[in-house]
Amino acid sequence: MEERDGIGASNSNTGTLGKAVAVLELVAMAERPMRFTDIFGRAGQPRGTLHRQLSHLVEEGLLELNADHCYEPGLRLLKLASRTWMRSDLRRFAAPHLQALHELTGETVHLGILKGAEIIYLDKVESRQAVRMASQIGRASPAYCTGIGKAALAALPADMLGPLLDGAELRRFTPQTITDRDALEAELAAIRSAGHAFDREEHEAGICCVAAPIVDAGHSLVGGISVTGPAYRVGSALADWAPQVRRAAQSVTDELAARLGPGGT
Amino acid sequence: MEERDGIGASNSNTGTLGKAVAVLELVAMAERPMRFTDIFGRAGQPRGTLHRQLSHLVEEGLLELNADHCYEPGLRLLKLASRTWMRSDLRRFAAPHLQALHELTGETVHLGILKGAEIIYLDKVESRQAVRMASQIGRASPAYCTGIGKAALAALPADMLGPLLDGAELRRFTPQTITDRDALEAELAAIRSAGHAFDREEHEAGICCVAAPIVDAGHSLVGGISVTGPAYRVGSALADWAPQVRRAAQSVTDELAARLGPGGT
DNA sequence: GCCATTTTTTCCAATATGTGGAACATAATT
DNA sequence: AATTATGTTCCACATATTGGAAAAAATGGC
Repeated sequence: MEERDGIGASNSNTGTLGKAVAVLELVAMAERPMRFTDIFGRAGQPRGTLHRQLSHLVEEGLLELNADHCYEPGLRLLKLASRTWMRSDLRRFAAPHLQALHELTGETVHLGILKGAEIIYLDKVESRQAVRMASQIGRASPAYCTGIGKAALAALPADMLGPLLDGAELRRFTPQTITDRDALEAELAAIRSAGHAFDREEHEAGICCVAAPIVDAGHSLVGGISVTGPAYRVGSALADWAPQVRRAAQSVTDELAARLGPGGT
Repeated sequence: MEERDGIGASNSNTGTLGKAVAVLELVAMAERPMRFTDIFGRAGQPRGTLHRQLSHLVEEGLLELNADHCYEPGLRLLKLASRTWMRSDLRRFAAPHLQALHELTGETVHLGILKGAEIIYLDKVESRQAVRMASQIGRASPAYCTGIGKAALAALPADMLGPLLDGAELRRFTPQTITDRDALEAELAAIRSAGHAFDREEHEAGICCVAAPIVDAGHSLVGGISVTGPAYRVGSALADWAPQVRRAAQSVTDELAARLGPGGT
């Protein structure tokens, strides 16, 4: 099969919808607003088709077309995501534990969830009430070079981990990034036996964290909790916090399990 | 034209996509996870069709189908929305002003934007680093009974305001909610001349706010900033803060205008 | 544990819907 | 004013969607 330019390579059979959301993602994930031709260049879709797709996305409020012919993500995405976030069981169960960890450490605490080979951040408790309040929520980072990501990968059964790593490119972000498959497997084994993972400036220079995995029944959902801070400040403390992070993650795991067992929906 | 049950009443000609996102919204906006039959009952779509739509949405990651056959909003929505939020010019320009207002008042500060007859909250600076950190972001509230909403409505030219109010039902939320069209028009006129709006427990009992409008060129984008707090605490202070709120909103308005004029993109 | 019932999923001919090349507008640039 | 770049519309054709009905799972009662 000949592969078209740009997007849509992975979409197998979601038909019209798949193409439309591929366009949506292309626009939403771009760094800057795109004009029609910019999108046309990357979408690998005929003019007429692309134009209609964009029109429909705009009419649905998923995109917006501003005065200078630039397509931008629409507000309806926010509205939809807001409900997703508020209703997440994982987030609700984890929230008090995140808060407790923050009060213990004084550092930033993250809750993330594994989606494919990426970690998507679901919640965050931050020290300074910074302006960029919820900036990380919904953000996606590669799993193999983040604390939560490695903890989650390590918690995955072998038959799910293998294919996932096969498909992932181990790109270098910093000098510390693990870019070798074997080294990563060794690291995951170490994490498995320790019960927690460290990120030693592997994703972002100067930023370290300690993380522990959260697992739902049948590994249908895997994620983790982390405590993050600047290397100079948390360097030695991370190891001390590990047990508490492990305990918090374990509590959430237990609560997720209990939800289906004794109680209701 | 006979109108079908449930969703899709307003979708005129977005074809397949429109129906799919209508289903998506139905599921995402529901209070609790829905099983197939629940959705079937409200979607007004034949079984086979609905099933394929849901399958596609799941395959695209916009919905997720958990172990007990319940459809839930998918993580991809968060990822998409995250970029929407981070890239918003309005949010970026407003952020420092929100922060300043929060430091001045010590109360919660909101940034919202008018979308149809609803206000969608774009940002928030909160006093206590509460657990419900970003809970309001992306949330939608009716315009006619919120401070930002009324400020935004008042800033709208008559030819846009009329149709908008015609389509909106003035539902009562509290004893103070304005449910009469004429009373609302009078209130908007008062807001127009004052330059700021008060919400005196009209949406939520015990909660008051003062708000001022933000307007982009040609009213293509209308929103506002508000300072919110419990009635017993902010009751008398709101009026004092009004000038500062007005000034902040005006600054953002100016910055939005300046963006297109002299400078860059 | 087995049968009756509900709920979910699959199938396929008919057809409405999306496709995409090319012609047509419109705005920007020389 | 002419030219180029950009955005929008059109329509014969093919494909994806439709929706009824029937099969397969799951659920619940006895």
